[in-house]
Amino acid sequence: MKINSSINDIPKSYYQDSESINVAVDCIIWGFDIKKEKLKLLLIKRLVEPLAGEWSLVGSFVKINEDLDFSATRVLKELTGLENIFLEQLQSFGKKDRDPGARVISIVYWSLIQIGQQDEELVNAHGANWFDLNEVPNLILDHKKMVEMALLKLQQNARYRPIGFELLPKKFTLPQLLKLYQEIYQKPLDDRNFRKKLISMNLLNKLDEKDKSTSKKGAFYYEFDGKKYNELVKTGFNFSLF
Amino acid sequence: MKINSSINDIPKSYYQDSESINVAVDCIIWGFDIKKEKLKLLLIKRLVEPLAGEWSLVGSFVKINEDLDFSATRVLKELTGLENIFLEQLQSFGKKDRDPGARVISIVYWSLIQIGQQDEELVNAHGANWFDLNEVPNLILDHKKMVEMALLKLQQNARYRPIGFELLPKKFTLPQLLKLYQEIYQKPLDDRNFRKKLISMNLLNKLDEKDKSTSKKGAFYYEFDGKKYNELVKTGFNFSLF
DNA sequence: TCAAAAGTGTTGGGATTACACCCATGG
DNA sequence: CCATGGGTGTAATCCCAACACTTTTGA
Repeated sequence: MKINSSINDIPKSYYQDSESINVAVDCIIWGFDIKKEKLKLLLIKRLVEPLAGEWSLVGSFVKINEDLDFSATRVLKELTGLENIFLEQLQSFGKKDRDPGARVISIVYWSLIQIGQQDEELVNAHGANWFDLNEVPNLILDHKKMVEMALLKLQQNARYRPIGFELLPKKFTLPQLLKLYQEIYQKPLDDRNFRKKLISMNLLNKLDEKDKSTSKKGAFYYEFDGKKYNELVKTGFNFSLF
Repeated sequence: MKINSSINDIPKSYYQDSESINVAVDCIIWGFDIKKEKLKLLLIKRLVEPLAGEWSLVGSFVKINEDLDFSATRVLKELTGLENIFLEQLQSFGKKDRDPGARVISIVYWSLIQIGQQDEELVNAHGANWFDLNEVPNLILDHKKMVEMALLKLQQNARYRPIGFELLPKKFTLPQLLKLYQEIYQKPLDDRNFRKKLISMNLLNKLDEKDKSTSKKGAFYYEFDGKKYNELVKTGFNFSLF
């Protein structure tokens, strides 16, 4: 690829033609409440006008000198204190009148975190709250649509990639994992087939320890083994549920 | 959803914080050369500085008063003269230094057209050319990456949605359809299983007419039946190959 | 001892894969 | 008549879905 031009050679006219636009990132944050066995969304009570006091995805304008992906990372960190977590781009939303305050194109990201890991003080300072998927309040602008798309994306991705584990603590039980997937797909799944499938994939390490908090018998803890997964992928393995 | 605020109530300060950015759309245009049995990409020779003369996806800045999707529609129409064709959003590309001329966030769309339908004069005026997937030239900026992602997206989508037909004329033969999918997946597919699968889906109408251009025996033409497909979807049917 | 959750196997049907030969016809 | 591409069927295997009872143990 030949890129001889330096920035000084470039006539300004081409870029001057463009009408620049406010660009925002908004961030879908999924969590799994392991006690209540519910998939949850982290939403903030918007503090700034317009629409102050309404529920909203957390977001920010993209700064002129930061990578787009970094904006999303920053937004997530500013709200939760967390870094190095699962975060991917979802879709851009760009109807010209989607925001009554100005022309804003929003690029939506989605992330998966473990409830409990986030910085509670930060989260409270933003007036944020976890909402059950079935109890999402009215959201500003087109944020409802964003949530709907994010759920679809989560469902599609969780089928073919081992991302469910991002929502669980390092140690989890099979009943917890099952509940998680039932929440993601919003439907019951067959207990025995689910266990069989997961265990046959050879991605989980069974620990000696049991979780006795939910039953007298107790359920064995498992860990997802990322190394094993990477090895398997090299040999052509594809994670796939159902 | 409560949106009492009118645009006049809104303090400007919130939006004044934002640093606005050039936003472009770039468009992946797939076509299938039915004679040569090759999947192709339509690329333009960039006419404007910087990087004039280099190969590029076709694109444009998003205008302040047009919907994002409309920008993509416009770009496609300006190059090909075509409207009402398959066009969906792929991904945004937003590294801060991806364009040496200015901070530009590019939102990439992908489209499927039938080679031959486009307006040749327009296409030539843009210095555009069809390139075999295996003979894509060097492209400006991060356009190569965009093409790679678009191929992945095409592969993923063609598995679960009957979009291959967008690349073929209304009447096509099963050998042509097979060749198309072999090109999309860049690998040979089993002839008999492919036919069986497609025909068993009940989406194709067999015509009486034959295409005699490629063999003495001739191959029967088929048509994709969109109505049948929609009916089937209502009853829970899912298009799925392999 | 019993309630409540954890754990365990088998079977039948449907789908996918692999595979090789005959058909039709124009030149 | 023959070369060329079009068209066809079957068998083996794998995967998925359906389904019910036993185990453990704290209270």
